[in-house]
Amino acid sequence: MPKTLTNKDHQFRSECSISRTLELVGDKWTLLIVRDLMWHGKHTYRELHDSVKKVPTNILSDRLRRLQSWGLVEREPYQERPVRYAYRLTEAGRALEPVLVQVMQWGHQFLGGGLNQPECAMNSRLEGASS
Amino acid sequence: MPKTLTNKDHQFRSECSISRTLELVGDKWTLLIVRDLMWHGKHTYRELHDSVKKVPTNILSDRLRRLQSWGLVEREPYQERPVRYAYRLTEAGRALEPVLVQVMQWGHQFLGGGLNQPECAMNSRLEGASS
DNA sequence: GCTAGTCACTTGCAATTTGCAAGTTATATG
DNA sequence: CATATAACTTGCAAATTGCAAGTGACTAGC
Repeated sequence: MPKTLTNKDHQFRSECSISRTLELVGDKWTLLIVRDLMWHGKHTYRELHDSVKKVPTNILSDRLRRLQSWGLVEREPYQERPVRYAYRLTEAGRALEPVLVQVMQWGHQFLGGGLNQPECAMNSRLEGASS
Repeated sequence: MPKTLTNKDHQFRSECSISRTLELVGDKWTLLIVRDLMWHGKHTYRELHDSVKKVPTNILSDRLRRLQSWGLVEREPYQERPVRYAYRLTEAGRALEPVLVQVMQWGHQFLGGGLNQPECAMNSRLEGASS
């Protein structure tokens, strides 16, 4: 059982789990970054910048920093000169998968969004999951 | 199969279902309002304002208006002088329930948020759903 | 050594959003 | 008429978003 994620700079405004989660991921970009780390095999800043369409560079770097400070993402250097990092999801980050699946399914059903667009190439995983 | 929700004032930035959904609900208050419409039996502006802790009045009215314009919420007058409305979720709004459940479970497991706080009084529903 | 390029950001700034506190409107009540 | 209630709107400061340009640390080629 992982310990509770904390961030000493953050005071939750509520005890409610939904409210707390939204304080971390309740914006328009964070879950898309998690999506591409989880489902698209993107790990470097550049890969993420290319795959999360239109994400501004200051937003991407800010969100990666926040995800890291919350313990949803960790990074390790994959080269030294200059040092560059590959990002990956922690257990807590990976545990967001059911959230992503439900959000995607709702968006597909009600907003006509893709299930098998290159950005959301999940068909085989979904089919596997449901069978 | 409900038709695709649309909002003529809105241009989605992506085909991706997750991205599209986040354009509607990717903020800190919208899902909390949906929560209280769905799970707490709150219907009027006042009830929602009292139960969604600390929600500013301009935010609450703005979000209700947006939810309505997207077709997730509808309202009907429950009195005439002055006219006042009760809000309720549409089918599309109710279909956000699995999203809320997953968000809440993640927040409970990783952020120590409640599952049976008064704001999130869902134990019996969850148990029913899982049995 | 210089130039050009790449990658990973930071910076400056305008636009937008958030949120606080006060105010307004349409009613009812005494 | 004064007071109260409910449902907002408004003004404004602070924060965030996002665009475009710039910076730093490297490599490659000449």
